[in-house]
Amino acid sequence: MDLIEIGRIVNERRLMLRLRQEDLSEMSEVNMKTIQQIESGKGNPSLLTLSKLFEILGLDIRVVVKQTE
Amino acid sequence: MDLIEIGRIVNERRLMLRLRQEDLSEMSEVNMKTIQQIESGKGNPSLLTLSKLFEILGLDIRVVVKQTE
DNA sequence: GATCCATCAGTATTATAATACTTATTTTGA
DNA sequence: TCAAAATAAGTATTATAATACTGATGGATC
Repeated sequence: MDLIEIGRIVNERRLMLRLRQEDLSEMSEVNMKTIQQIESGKGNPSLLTLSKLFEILGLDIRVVVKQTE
Repeated sequence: MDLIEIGRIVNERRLMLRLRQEDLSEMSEVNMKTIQQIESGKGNPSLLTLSKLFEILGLDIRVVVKQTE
């Protein structure tokens, strides 16, 4: 799970909910440019920023022990 | 999954691997104070910082659709 | 091809995470 | 209980995420 994949998930989930980046920005109180950077895999968000987005997107973070080492 | 819980997981996993904070700091190249703040739930790490730690700790991040809406 | 709409990109500023260093404090073992 | 080891905490500095603002780009519809 890297930054690229997380960006892709945020993008997919936002579209699934029929939200514009601007909508998500207002609802989550995260700047639109920050959202763009995350979605494009160019961002390195803090957990707080990510959880603001996830709250609106109905997503959650799980920490798991890595398989297949 | 909030900052407190992630901190607890990092702490538990580090101890399970018999690592001192200093060891984890050197291996992950994350500052020891940063680790302390994360473990005590007072930090707000970036995904990059977290993934450096998770790499050493053998942990991974999963994004899941939230249940109980 | 003009207009509207959504996304993307540049730049400057602000907020804050991360670091380096030092000094407590707590924990542990002899 | 003393000393050493490990963790925590204070302060200052640096790096960078997040924001605000502006302008550009791409696509669709008329």
